[in-house]
Amino acid sequence: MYNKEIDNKWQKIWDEKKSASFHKERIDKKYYCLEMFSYPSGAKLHVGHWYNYGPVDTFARFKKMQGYEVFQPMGFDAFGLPAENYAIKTGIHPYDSTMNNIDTMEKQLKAMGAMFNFDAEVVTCKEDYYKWTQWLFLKLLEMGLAYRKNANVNWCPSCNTVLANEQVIDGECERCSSVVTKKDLTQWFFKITDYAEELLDGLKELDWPDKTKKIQTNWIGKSTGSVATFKVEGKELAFDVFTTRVDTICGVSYVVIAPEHEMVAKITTEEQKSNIEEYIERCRRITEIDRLADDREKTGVFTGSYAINPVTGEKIQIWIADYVLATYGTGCVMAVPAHDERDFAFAKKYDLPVKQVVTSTDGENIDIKKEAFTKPGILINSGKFNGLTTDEAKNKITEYLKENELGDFKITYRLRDWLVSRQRYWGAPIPVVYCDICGIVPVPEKDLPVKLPYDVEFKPDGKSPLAKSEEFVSTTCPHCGGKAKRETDTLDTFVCSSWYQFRYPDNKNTDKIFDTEWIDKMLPVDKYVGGPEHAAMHLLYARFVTKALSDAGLTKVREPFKSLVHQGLILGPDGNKMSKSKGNVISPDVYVEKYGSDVFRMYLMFGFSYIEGGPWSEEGVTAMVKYFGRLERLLEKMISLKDTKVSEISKDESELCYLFHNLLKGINYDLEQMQFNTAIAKIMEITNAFYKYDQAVEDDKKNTKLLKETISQFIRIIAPFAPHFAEEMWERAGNEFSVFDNVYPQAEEKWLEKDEVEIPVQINGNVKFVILLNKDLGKEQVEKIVLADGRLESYLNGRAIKKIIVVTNKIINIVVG
RNA sequence: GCGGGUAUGGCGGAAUUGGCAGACGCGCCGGACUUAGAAUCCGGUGUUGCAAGACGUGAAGGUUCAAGUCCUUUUACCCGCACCA
Repeated sequence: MYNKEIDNKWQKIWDEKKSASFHKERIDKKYYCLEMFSYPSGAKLHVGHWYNYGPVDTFARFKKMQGYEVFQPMGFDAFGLPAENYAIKTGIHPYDSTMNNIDTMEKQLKAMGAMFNFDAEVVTCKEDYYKWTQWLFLKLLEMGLAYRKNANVNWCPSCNTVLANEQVIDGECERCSSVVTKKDLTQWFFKITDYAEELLDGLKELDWPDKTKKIQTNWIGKSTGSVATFKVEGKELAFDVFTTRVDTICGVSYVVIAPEHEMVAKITTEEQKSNIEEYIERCRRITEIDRLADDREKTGVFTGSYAINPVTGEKIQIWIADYVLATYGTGCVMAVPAHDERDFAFAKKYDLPVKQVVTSTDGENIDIKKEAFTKPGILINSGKFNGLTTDEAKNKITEYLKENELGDFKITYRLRDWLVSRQRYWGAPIPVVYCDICGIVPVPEKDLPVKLPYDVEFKPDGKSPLAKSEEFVSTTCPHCGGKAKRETDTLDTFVCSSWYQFRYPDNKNTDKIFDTEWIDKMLPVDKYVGGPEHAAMHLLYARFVTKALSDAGLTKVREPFKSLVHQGLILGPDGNKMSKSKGNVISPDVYVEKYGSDVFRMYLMFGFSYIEGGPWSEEGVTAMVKYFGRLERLLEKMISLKDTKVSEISKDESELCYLFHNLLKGINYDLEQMQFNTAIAKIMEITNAFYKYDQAVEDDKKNTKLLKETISQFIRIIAPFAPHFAEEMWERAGNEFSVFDNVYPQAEEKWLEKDEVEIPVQINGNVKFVILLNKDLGKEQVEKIVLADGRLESYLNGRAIKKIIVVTNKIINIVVG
């Protein structure tokens, strides 16, 4: 009887025989199968980890049996806020709690029996890893891809700390639910925007879910348009606006610049000064919550200055308003109320002019007093551009602006540079020092890692915890040898996880971040599997870092993850997301202990569509326990059978062969697609067919040749799904260790297709009966046979046949009147 | 608001290209074995109807010999982005 004991037995043997290790000499057959590494914030592996790792291990074992040299590493994304928050709450040091959790989780991962290569393990909070994370930072700094600037960041006034964007949930702090405000701080950024076009373009060639590509596409947010230069009347000043609708430029009735824009002070007139200053102050105070409110009315203030329309020469008012974002485009927009809804609302409120310059191509009634007309159309009231279509006008007007040095074509991206500074303790220190004489000085490679000190007061009070460690802060300048101070911020944990795929295959390298020649053979990752929540951040960052490393000459790889799959989410039995507060959390350990790891992973694979997930079902688990019993009884029987020699295969047996090989073909296909549920359904069908055949054998006292012969194949088919169980059965059947050193069975051509096929016969689209035909018969012959069939008459009821549709080997449809 | 996804028996879920809807499993019903039960093995099970049949993939239309699958409209839920000029 399969149980936990069998798990233990084989896990020990696999460990001793180093079954999961990678053989470098077989590099030409390498298959890099990667699951997103674990975040050891909770103390234990949860069902979600299992659902990611169990089925993917089945996939990896399948690949191994296909002859690939599989590299399936595992590690821990160990830095990060949750450990620090836990420390703040309990007083247990993040290092201690993290190492503790890793210890527990490693044990659990081993109890899973997955083919993880633990020799290749990486733990991002260990010095031998974050040394290279810091090295990566310095490399980017050297390349000009890391820079420091003042930024307006999220601030939680209650926790007294900066928050990452992802920690701001609907305008509130994820920890204390206080309303988040903004604060100006000098921060380190990575210049991901340099790669915007390539990040967008590279998506095309990737075997990724469309949805994920779409999310990245939206995140990058490419927008094609024009810039136009507006001069400020009476001043030697000018500013650019970005627009995707330059065809409406003759309808500009005012321009708006962002309140934070540096030009605001220069153009504000004396009379307007107090209004403007008051408005800017109000904008600064505004909370994230208010900013996000959908129904928020637009506000703004007139600066007192005027701009000149570069096409019409008209004089128009310059306003500031916070509906214009300083961080997108040029931070200035031209407002065309007649053709833009936001501008329309603003113009209505402040009684600004509305001038229509585009009309519909198909005579639509447009009432420009009631609402904006935002569709493309034909230009009117636009002087020499009248009569052009929107598309034509975009080109003509931009060219006109270009000739007059007042504008150009322009592509803008929504993607912002990646803010990597965190005022946090539990992360990799940013390896730079500040010297009064030399300025920002990178820590030399020989001095890496900049160690994260253990004894630090990490309770949040608005300052970086590291700033409170005098021992850490004060240092000497590597350049001039004088007194200097260390950077006290740490790196965003997404930096740690952006390059780990490169470190796994060369995790013990002490000289280099990784060996270029070797890495170029191991990468890219052939199959990457993890949750869809990483669709934008992690996956985009990892792609960016890969491109940067490539440009640094460290690898030829430009896309780290060739093929990507997101597993679904396992919900609680009540259909809700599992959470402690709902009391619907399922602990894998209990089930693994009771039924064995294979039962548990088989349940996870069979009960859901892999990419969908779904609610946990207790009955589903017991059903799988039952199936294992049924399977084991069958296999024991098959193993115990005596081979009786019979020369010919009977009809029953050939039927079984057709079924078996067709199912086998399907299993191979399903596994390749990670459709574990249907693959297991087919294994169950094989099981059922063998039971039935065995029964027939008992009844007729026929030979049992087929069952005896098939046993080796059958165990191999099951092996990736239930590795411990299969290994045990393989041994019991008298085979040598290990079943995984054997090839995965393939369907034999000769058993896939029969000479005769059962074809359904429809009348007006409804199936009436099934007819047995020789394969590939011509249409005329099929028609003849069908018309001669005695059963047809009774279904026709005297109706006349109008037409007969014959789809060879598929279906026959008789249309009657 | 914009973008994307999902919807199929009592339940989880199948259906690769428009071609027998409901594979496989749970549950339920029945049979065998048993003194009995448990376990096991076998059979049945979309709805409706005695039956022939009719109906049936969130809803309403449409295209087609044929639609879960394609088109139009629409509802509910989920996810992403959110004043992006």
